[in-house]
Amino acid sequence: MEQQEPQRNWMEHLQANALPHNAIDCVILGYQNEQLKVLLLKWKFEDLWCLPGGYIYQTENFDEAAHRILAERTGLTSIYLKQFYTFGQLERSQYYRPEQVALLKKILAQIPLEGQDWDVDWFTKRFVSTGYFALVDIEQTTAQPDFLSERCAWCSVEEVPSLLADHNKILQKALEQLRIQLNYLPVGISLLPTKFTMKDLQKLYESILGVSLQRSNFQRKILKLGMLVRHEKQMTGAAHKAPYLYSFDKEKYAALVERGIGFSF
Amino acid sequence: MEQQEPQRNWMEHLQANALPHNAIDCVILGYQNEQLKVLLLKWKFEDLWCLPGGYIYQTENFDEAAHRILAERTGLTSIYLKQFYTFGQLERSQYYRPEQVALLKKILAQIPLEGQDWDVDWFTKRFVSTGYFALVDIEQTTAQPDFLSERCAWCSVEEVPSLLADHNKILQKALEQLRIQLNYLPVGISLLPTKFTMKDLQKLYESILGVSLQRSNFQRKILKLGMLVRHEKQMTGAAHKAPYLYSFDKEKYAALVERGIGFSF
DNA sequence: TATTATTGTATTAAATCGACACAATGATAG
DNA sequence: CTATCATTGTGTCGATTTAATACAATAATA
Repeated sequence: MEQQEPQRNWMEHLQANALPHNAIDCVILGYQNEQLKVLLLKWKFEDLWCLPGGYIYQTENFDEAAHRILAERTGLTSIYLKQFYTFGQLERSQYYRPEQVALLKKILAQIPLEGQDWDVDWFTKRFVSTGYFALVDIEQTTAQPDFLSERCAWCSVEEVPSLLADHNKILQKALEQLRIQLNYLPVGISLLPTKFTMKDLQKLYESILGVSLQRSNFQRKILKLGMLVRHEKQMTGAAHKAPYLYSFDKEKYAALVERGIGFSF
Repeated sequence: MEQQEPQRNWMEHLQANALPHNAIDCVILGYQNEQLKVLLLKWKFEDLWCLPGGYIYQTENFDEAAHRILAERTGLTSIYLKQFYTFGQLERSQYYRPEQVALLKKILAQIPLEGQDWDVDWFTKRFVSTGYFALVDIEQTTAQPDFLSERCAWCSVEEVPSLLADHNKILQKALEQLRIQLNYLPVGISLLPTKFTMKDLQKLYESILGVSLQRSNFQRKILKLGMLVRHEKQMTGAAHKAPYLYSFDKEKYAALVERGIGFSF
């Protein structure tokens, strides 16, 4: 996939069609190497990372806008997205302090925009941001940065650097909501590959909940829910017994998530 | 408490100071006669009910705005308020269809505004609404309608009439979030009077969860959490054994809610 | 004093829990 | 080929919890 080019009159288009004062930021979560990871974008020309975000058109629902923004900025489509919180604090605009504005100007000046100039003032107005989180299978997705970004990177949520503006707070709120609503979210089926081991599933729950769980008891409880299908063994090449692979019975899983999975680890 | 009067230049003040396109709606929940109730406002001159709502000033945090709006429109202050969802759908503006606009005009024309005229256009722009829910002790509060409203009423959530715009959807989403996040919310201490019976508490949980629970088991589980203090018996005047009164140990309750009360009814 | 409805607590079998044990396995090293 | 090793699947077992029910203890009324 090619990196996306800015359309002509991008800035004008934004000024004319975006709902003022409102924005969307996305916390894209994936799971890899027993770690919960978040997709970050790096601005061009500066060591500045942020969550993928964007603006809402006046003729667009928020949910649609979230999907479009995600597709435009990272190339990801058809993924599970859910709104989790709206950040309406004044302080969140404080990153537009003089030096921050200068930095923004400096970066934007280096990024060519077809047919017009950047309107820095437009970006430095007060914006209320609605947060969406997404759950994706990292192996099945390839994120591509847009013309504002140098690259995308999956970053362990334990090792996230200092991000633009209040994006660290947004991430933390997303993780909190993920924990609280865990039993009502399709985390397993969304974050894991189609086939996975019991250990994968356990480590996933452990990273989300931030606790360690008893192996044999976890297996007993999970299997009792009757939402897993057992497949062939996975020969890993490691010097020990090979684990079985499992997949989700989609209908049973969906029914459980709908009612809230009755875990009590 | 007197019904509040509109300040001079109310409309101008709004036009000049409100963040455009953004609004807040509040779902105020209380508990009375074994029923979960919501506080509704009735517009003057028409049989039109709605949730208390309002606009956010450009210099104001969303949380502050929610408290102010609630105080202005119902007189309620110092209550537990929590954001639960932002409604950004285009369809929510569909209630500004021609006949709805006419109705709005008709109502507003009958409500005197000091020093200026109503700007109906201002109200019919696209608005994104952020929902807050509140949990209050009905007995300890007296809601007073503002100058736009004829009266406030506590209405059982089972018997809510058709409300303005998408307010029924907002209410339903609030109730859903209340259920999902139940273990992380101070529902007991916020909705019940200081002293209450075990039956009160059980019926409260039953109305929120929409299920009926086993009496003796409920009592056992709740007491085991160690967050209740037992007081004297309550002589109700009824022809049967009098129940004990209980209150919450605030600190233990807060600690449990913080971590998520481990119920599994 | 008997009746009545509700409440506090006990009982009991079944289910579940946490913690641990242990054999089975798949590679590797000797 | 055998020993070793780390990990996995499953079993065990006492303690705890659960659901369902039973029943005595009220507080008013008849």
